[in-house]
Amino acid sequence: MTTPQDRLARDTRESVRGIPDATVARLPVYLRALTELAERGVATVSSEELATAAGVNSAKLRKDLSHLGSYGTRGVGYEVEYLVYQISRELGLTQEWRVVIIGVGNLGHALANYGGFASRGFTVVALLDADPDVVGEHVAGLRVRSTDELEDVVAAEGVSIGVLATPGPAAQDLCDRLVGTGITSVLNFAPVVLSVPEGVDVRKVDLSTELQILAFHEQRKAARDAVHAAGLTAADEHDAEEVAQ
Amino acid sequence: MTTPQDRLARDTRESVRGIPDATVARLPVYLRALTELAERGVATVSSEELATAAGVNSAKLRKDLSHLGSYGTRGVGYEVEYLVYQISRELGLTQEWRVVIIGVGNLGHALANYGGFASRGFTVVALLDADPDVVGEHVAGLRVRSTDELEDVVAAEGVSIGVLATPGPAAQDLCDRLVGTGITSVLNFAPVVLSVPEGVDVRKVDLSTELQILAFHEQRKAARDAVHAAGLTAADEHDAEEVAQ
DNA sequence: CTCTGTGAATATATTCACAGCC
DNA sequence: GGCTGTGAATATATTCACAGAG
Repeated sequence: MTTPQDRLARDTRESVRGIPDATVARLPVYLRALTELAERGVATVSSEELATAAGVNSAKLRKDLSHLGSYGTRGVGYEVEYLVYQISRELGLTQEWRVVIIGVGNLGHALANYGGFASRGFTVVALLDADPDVVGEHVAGLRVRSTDELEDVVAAEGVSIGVLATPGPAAQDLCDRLVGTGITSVLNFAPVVLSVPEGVDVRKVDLSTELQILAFHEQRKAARDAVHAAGLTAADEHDAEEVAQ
Repeated sequence: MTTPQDRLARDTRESVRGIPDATVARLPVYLRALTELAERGVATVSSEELATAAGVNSAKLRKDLSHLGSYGTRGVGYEVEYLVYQISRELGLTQEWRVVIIGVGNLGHALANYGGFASRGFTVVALLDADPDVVGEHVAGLRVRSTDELEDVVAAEGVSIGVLATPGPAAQDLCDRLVGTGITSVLNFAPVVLSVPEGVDVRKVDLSTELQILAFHEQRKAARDAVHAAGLTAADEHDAEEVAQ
């Protein structure tokens, strides 16, 4: 049984028009591949070609794109420029997003200088750090300001997304303060699980998590090779060896 | 009839293959939460407590842990130290993984200095960069060497995992050379889709992808709020009646 | 009683396979 | 003929809900 509440909750979680999370997570990849094709002067791609460029299979790509609408031409393919626009619009990249980066260590530096933001509508409008020695430095054309000014900066600069690149222990407090200003989107590089109220989205990027997942698969490969070598091969078994992203 | 061979083959396959990808991806999170609890001197946790600390719900946590074995005690919970060990073992973190970082820009610096690696069995044994000005610098206690030496370094240092933190255009070539040395696990921070032969695992961390996903949800929230604000007067008939009671 | 471990139910995601349009 | 868009089939993942161990 599905209650009206269930349906509302699902619609809210997914999207007004129902784009699955897994699809949303892949749209940026398609967008990158398309941008590259556009730069190379390619006007049209088939789902097969684009899928290869994006590292997925073509059925998945077509299904994903079908959630946005019917933007391809049967027998021909997709017009690159047009698809770039449609995906950008769907992702909300046709507007400017003003971002504050908190924590200007090596990672903060890398993020501040990262070219991939500006080209997709993200403008880093402020850098904050708690360390008085770092405050006042100029990084990526911005003067680093104190985290004391967080609330002022968010208000004055119209920030809508906060990026945390601080050490773990500092992150929760700064996150609380971001949320206090009304920000509802946080990208967290600090190695902690942030707790936030309902309605606030946190995405976490964890450098060591990814290595650990690789280690798991590497170990599994080693174990399988050992079994192989010992002659205990299960001939009926063939597992496709591809890491799910 | 079940022969001993059958049972061995099955047991091997299950223990090697049986853990779902989604579970594997969460194990590092549980491990981090458990490590924190251990440092705070907590000896035992319930699935509810651990789930909260890890930011998931308790049913999922229990299901995930059940794939590793029966390591809890009904009516009590899980012994923290023991679970740390079991998860570490399952992820392959009880052995040392020797890692090379290629590309020593801001991100490479951040990775080289990141404390979260060493504590989980990852040893950064070499740093490589293509820029002659960077080669020779000392970062995180290691002398940066030239990417020309890649093959030598991998062989001499017994590297099993490669981390690419280079600009996009350089990544595929360096990846090919890593694969050429026999490496089958690559963590890619460069903003390109790498193509690798069957049997090689690539995981990709993309700084701007995550921001784009946030932007999508932020846009959606804004759209919903707008509808809400505009639609308050034209409220849904039935709900209004029920609320009146 | 409490809290784990797990079948059964549900929800999501992927893949297949082909009808329908260019 | 070639390629998209999509139902139907399958595979994965999540959540429910409760039996049963301690």
